[in-house]
Amino acid sequence: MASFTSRVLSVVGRIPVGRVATYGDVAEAAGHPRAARAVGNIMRTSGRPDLPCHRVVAAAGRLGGYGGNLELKRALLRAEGLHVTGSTIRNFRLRRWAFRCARPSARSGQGPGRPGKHKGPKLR
DNA sequence: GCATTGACTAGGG
DNA sequence: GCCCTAGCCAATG
Repeated sequence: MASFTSRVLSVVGRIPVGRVATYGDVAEAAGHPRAARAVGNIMRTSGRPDLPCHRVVAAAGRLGGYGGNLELKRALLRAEGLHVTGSTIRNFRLRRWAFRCARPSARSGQGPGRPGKHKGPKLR
């Protein structure tokens, strides 16, 4: 069983080109839907340029952060075909990628155009 | 092992 | 629609 860190890095590395995932989604895929914050820490500490960490964005389609090269992240997202205005992704809803849908065991239903389903009740 | 940090999230104003 | 506050989690010092 890989550690939480290894899982997070693995999930991020599986994000296809032209798709983006939220920290919460990655955290959930790693087994801790509430560890979105920890995910960000792992990315920062790991600092893996080989991973598409720029495809990991905050909730509501916000860019979140990217070390000190936030503009670089924005440029990369734009190059992927995303419409980024300021610090918000316009077509984020259409480009959001669901890790669970990428699993071979997971059945279809991955509508990249309708993430209306809330998978995390996120009780506070 | 404890305290702090940080690329977060949801809710309210 | 954006900004601020409170809360949660794992990693790091």
